[in-house]
Amino acid sequence: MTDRMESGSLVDFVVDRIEKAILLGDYPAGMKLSEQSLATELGVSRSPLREAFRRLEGKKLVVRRHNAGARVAEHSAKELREVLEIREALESYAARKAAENMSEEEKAALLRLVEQQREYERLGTTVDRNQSPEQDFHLFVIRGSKNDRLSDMLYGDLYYALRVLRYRSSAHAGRSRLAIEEHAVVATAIATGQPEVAEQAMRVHLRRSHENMLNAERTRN
Amino acid sequence: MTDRMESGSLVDFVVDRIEKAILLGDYPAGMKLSEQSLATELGVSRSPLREAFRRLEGKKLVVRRHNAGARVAEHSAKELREVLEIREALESYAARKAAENMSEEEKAALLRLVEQQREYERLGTTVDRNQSPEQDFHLFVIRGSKNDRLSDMLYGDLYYALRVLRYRSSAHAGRSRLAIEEHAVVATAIATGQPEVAEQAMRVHLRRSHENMLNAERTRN
DNA sequence: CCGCCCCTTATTGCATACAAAAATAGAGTT
DNA sequence: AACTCTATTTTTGTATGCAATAAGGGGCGG
Repeated sequence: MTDRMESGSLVDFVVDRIEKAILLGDYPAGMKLSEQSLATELGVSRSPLREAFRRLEGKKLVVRRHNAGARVAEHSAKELREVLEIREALESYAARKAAENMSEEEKAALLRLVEQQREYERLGTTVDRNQSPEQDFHLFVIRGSKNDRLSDMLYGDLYYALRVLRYRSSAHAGRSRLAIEEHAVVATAIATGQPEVAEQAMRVHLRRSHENMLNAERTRN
Repeated sequence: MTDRMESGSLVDFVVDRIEKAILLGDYPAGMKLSEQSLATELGVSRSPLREAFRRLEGKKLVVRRHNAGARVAEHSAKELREVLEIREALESYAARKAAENMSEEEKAALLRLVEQQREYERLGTTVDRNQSPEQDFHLFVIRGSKNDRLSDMLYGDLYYALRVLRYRSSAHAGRSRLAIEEHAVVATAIATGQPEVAEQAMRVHLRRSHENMLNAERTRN
């Protein structure tokens, strides 16, 4: 179907492919992933496919049982809560570090970003969920921590975990404006070099956001 | 040599084996891991070995380059700093959660654990590094957070990262007694149900401990 | 009609085989 | 002696093959 990315290995191709399929919901939670059928479907042999499974296992996107094959991982409400707690801990810490480590240029850019968000909100501009200003803000703060491993964790594993848990970033009406003002508080604390305040503000923001997500999850089920 | 664990798969066996070898320093950082020679050495074929590499890659114990094989991961001082920061964020958060979620029995057990540590310290008992009371304390607090995913992260990935970075837990003379008193503060805060205090106390403890480790690393090089 | 056991089939786990890429070594030239 | 280009060899990446384990289905008995 799609050409397997030229430079990379087949394993990379397969991982990417299955990852997307799971996140998009094409492979629903609990679905059996047969090696043979998936291999023929993707046009590869079972060898790279099995190696891909191992990596996806590490990302907790698939679960394997000995002699019983691989399945798309299922996630309980408990797991969602746990992942959100971890995000709260890591990302509020990232805000602290951002306040310590961001350059003056970055601080200015962060303030501009928040201002831009306010603008969008005022104009009622709708942007697509995947590259929303909400995402931009959080990504920017995380990068500002200058901790690459932390960034990897937040935008690697946890990002996927939240996506697979059907995370919808601040999709709730009325939450948007409030969220932006919470961002403003965080940004100001970072820009004025107050790590402690920045951490607290981010934690408040995340806790509210996460509470919303958990409520949404509860009412949906 | 050693019999491959009966119940598990060969991949599990190989992962376990290589993991240990790396952590023990038998496979030094940067060492080339040839598939053929390792396979014959471990008495398996290349298939399970390659799958094992993928998992070890996820644990950041080995690095692979396309068409250039696998090597034991090398870790810079920067990475050590980053990992310790992450640990600070997660484990102080764990202390907060432990204060919220531990049962009365667990709280009592935690206080007893600290008391026991004090006893050992007073008697000058030397215990082996791998199952030290220091480890016990941290493990107990982490488990007390009642967040399995958090426990997995701290005692999965980060644990290995620190081990491979030649972490020696509070091996410094004089640090031991101080560390125990810091533990006592954390334990008291948890036992009396003060999440905020517990988090702060754990953060202080970890920051001091990590500073020691970073200094040790600096002077060693 | 339902449950259980055995047999067939399908699938997984591991080993081997083959092709392509990279490392290595050597001869020739400067 | 160093440098480079090439030929050989080694190593990685992928495909296929085989054995063992688990899933599925049909017949038998209750």
